[in-house]
Amino acid sequence: MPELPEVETVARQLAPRLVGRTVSRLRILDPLLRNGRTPRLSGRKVREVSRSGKQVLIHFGPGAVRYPLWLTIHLRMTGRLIWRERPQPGTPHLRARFALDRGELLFIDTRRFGTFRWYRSPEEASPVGLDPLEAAFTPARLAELLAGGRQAIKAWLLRQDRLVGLGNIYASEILYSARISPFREAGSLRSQEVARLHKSARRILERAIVHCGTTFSDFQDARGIEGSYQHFLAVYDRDDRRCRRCRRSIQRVVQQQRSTFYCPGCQR
DNA sequence: ATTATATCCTGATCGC
DNA sequence: TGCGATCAGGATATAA
Repeated sequence: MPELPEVETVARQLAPRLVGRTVSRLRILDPLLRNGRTPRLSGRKVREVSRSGKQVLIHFGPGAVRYPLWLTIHLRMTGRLIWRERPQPGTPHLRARFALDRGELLFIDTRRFGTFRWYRSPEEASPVGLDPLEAAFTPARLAELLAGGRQAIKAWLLRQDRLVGLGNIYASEILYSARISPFREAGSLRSQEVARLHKSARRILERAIVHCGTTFSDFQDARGIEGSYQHFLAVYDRDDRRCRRCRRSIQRVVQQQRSTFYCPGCQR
C-alpha cells in the first residue's frame, strides 16, 4: 500500500534515472489505464519526476505536439514503477511500458487498481489536501484543518482532501507515536495533542523515507527492492503483541472497514 | 452536508 | 488435494 513514504522513495529514485531521457514509445497493456485519450509521448523529454500526494508526477516536455504534459501515476494497492537499464522479457502483471532512449520504465500492477491521468498544467494535477512534508504543514495549520471535524481521528487522517499521503499503515503508526486514541473525534484534540500529532507525522514519514518505505506485502521501489520500515512498525499488524511503552497488548479494531492498530494503554 | 457502503481487481490464506 | 469464501486497502461513486 504505497503511501507517502513509498511514493516519495520511488519518485526520488526515478528522477535521476529519467530526467533528460527521451521517450521513444509508451505502450499501455492494460486498457483500464486508458481513461480518456492517451497522448502521444514519442520524442518528449522527461523534465521532472516528483511526488504529488500519493502519486508520482512526471513532467514531459513538448514533442510532436508543442505543449508540455504532466502525468500522474497512482500506485493504489499493488502498483510498482520499476526502472530497468535494459529490457528483460517475461514480467508478470506488466500494465504499461515506457521505452526511453536508454532504459525503460515499467508499470507493474497485480490488482490493476493503479491509474494514469494526463494533464496540460501542473496545477490541474495538484491535490487539494495539504502535504505533511511541506513547510505549510504547521501545528497551527493542522489545528485549523482539524477544527470542527466530527470523524474519528484515524478516519480523518485517511482523508486525502485534508492531508495527503497518509494511508492505513502510517495513520496507525502516527497516532501511536502521538499517543492519541484512534477513536478521538478529530475536532476534539487539544493544542498539545495537535502539536504531538504534527511532530509524529513529520518524524514517522521522514524516518520511513530514510528506510525506503514499508513493504508489507507488495511494495518495491524503483530498483525492485523492498522497503525496510516494516521492521520499525510499532503497532501496524502487531495485534496481540506487547506495546513497547507500556507492555499492554496491541489491539486491532475495524474503523470504516479498515483495520486500526493501537495500544489501549498509552493512546488516550 | 456528512458518513456509510459497494465497487473496482487479484492473489494469498482459511476452513471444510 | 481442492474449492469456495474471505481478506487486504487505495479512492471514488452512490446511497442513506
